[in-house]
This record gives sequence, C-alpha cells and structure tokens, in this order.
Amino acid sequence: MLKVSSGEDGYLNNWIHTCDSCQAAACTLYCHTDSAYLCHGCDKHIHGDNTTALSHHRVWICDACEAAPAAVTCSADAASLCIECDIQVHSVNPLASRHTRVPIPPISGQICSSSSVQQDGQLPGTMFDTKNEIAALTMELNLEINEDEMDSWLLLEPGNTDNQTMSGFTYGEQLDEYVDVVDTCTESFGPEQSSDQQQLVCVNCPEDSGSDSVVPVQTLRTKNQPLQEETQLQKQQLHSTYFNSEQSGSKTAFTNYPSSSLRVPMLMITPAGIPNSYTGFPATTTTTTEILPNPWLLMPLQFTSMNREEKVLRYREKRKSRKFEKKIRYASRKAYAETRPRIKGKFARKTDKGIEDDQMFSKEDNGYGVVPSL
DNA sequence: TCATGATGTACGGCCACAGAAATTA
DNA sequence: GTTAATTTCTGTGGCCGTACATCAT
Repeated sequence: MLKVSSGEDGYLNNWIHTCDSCQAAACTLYCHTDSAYLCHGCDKHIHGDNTTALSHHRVWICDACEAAPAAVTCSADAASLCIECDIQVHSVNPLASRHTRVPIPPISGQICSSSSVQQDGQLPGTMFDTKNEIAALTMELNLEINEDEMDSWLLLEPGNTDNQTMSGFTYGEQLDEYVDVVDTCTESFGPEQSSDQQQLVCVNCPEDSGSDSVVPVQTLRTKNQPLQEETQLQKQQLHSTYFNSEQSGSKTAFTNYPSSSLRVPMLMITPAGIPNSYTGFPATTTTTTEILPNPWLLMPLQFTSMNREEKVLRYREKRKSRKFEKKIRYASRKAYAETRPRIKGKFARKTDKGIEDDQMFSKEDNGYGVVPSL
C-alpha cells in the first residue's frame, strides 16, 4: 500500500509504505518472507509470537525513499539508506562520498527495545536493537576517524573514560588500526585507482575459488565504460555483498554472534566509498571470527536508552550547525595569494615591476608587511 | 510522455610562492 | 645534544573547463 507523504523539509516527497498489517502506521521494516511492509508494533506482534516467525528475513526501510530495504547506515546523514539511495546520495559530491557507511545487518529475532536487558554471559554487543544504534555507533566511529570534524561532531563526553574505553580497547587504538587498513587498501591499488572514489572494492568469495578466504575484488572502470554501466555494476556488487551472500549461502564474511542469530557483515564502507574488507589478514582464513580481529565491532554496545537518545540528539544538533565554509589556516598565505599576480586566475610569476613594488612597499611599511599567521 | 537543446550551477584542477616542517651537516 | 643550512611540503585565490541539473520547446 502506498500513500503520498511530504517530508517536513520538503526534501522527501516520496511515496512511502504504510504498514500492510494495521494499514495505519508508517512501516519501518520489510519482511521478505511475508513480502509485507510492517510497522514496529505489527512486527512485534507477528514475529514475536513464535520461533518460526522470528526467523523471517526482515530488513529496515530506507530513510530516503522509504520504500526499498535499507542496506547501509550513514553516520553523517543519520540515515539508513537502500543501495540506490546510498549511491545517489553519496555520489553527489566528494564530501558526501566520504561519509562512513556501515552495512545494516538483517533483522533477526525479535526487535529489542532500546533498554534491552543484557542476558547473563552474553555479549551485549550483539544487541543492535535499533538501526539508530547502529547509526550512533557508525557516527562515533566517524568522529574518531575524521579528526577535523571531531570538534563539531564529538559526542563523547570529554574526560569520560567510560566512553573512550570499551571492553579494554580504546577507540584510538581501534581506529588507528582501522585507518591503517584503509591506507593499506588505498595504497595497494595505486594512485590511479585510489583517486577514483567511484570505484568499489567488494568483499566477494567466488564460489569457484574453492576457498573460504575473503578476497577483495577490485572493479576497474575502463575508459569507454559508460558511467551508467558502472553504477549498475556497483549496485549489483553492493547487493551481492549485502544480501545475496546470506541468501545464497555464499561465504561472504559474516559474524555469527553467539547470543543471537544476528549476523553482521564483516566489511565496512570506507569514507572513499570502498567497502573495507580488512585486507591484510591471511587469505587462508576460514572462520569469520578470525577474519576480523578488530575488537570494536565485537565490543559491547552498552548504550543505555538515555545515552543513545542523547548522543543522537546531540549529533543531529551538531549536524545542523555544521559548516562547510573554507577555513583559512594561514592568513599570511591568504594575503599573499590575494596580492599575487594572476593570469586567467592562475598564479603567475612576479614581474620585475612587481618585485620592485614589493621592495618599495617593504621599505615604506617596514615591519607591517607580514600578516601574522593564525 | 519523451527527446532535445539552452541555460544555470557546482566543483576540481591549475598556477607561483611564502612559510612551515623535515632533513642533513 | 644543539644549531644552522638545506630541502621538501603545504596552503592560498581566481579563472576555466567539465559534468550535471533544470527548464523550455
């Protein structure tokens, strides 16, 4: 069922689904097994009754189009997006392409409330109870990765060591590791490939490879290859990475959490739009737990309901006030650049007359010619 | 409704060079 | 370990070309 909805900012004027069950509330997820769009309440009612229903393959709905199943969550946009919207949104400009997106694991089991009770002996980290929680996690990762944005995006409480250390691992250590992986990944492909943000490196485990290892497959764009074809290829690869791998029983790296049937794809979309396969690990790795020693994905997510809401709220506030204006770091360079001779906008060599003028200027205004740096 | 052309908008690259940062003696 | 000299790297603004979006026909 479809109905027209106008977004509050006029941006999302798309068709959205209402719940196929109650036909009143807006749907929040899609059940592949039932082929039905459901709201949270109906999902709880339908899938929470028996174990068979609990195993239904359900996915979140894209926040942008509100129609397609969400595949990734973007921290910067605080949104869960389907593959198409992800590509569409994050290919508009370099800034957007640098957003860190994390694949959304399929919903399995009953959706816990945000104040889900931690069970004895089980990792609370398995409780990706809402997509907002995943977004919050991704957001925090993004904060650490991009130091420039830290000031405006920082959600962690300064001085609160509890926020900085989880399960014995500090964010800094974890993310240094993450950054290293990205760098390695980028370097290994050479400048030509790494400069192309549209290229993808997907985690694929070709069935004909006969190996369980995670092998990054690089898709190179030929000069004559149409962009549309490439985009289509990206969609296929992303889709195969996010969904087909599970459905077809292929061996894309997933982590099976012991306390639930939740399976989290062991890849991450880098700021450059490249799903991070955590290359560098032994190609003979056979178990998913060995593939990803990075502890932060396995670390507990002990966000209380208040903490999470507060973090998300603060994040959204920061996002509103985010500014992309160019920040001048050296006023002296700006001053020189403004006075520098140009030819069609390009800096030109100083003419003899210009040099003489500079000398005269320095004599007359001795001591005032240099603009102090900020 | 779709195709085509005109127009508007956004963005990256280019350039020289002062000064910061790193390296060497 | 300290200092000076040298080398390397970074950042700066305006114009242009290209890609993309929008609108009219």
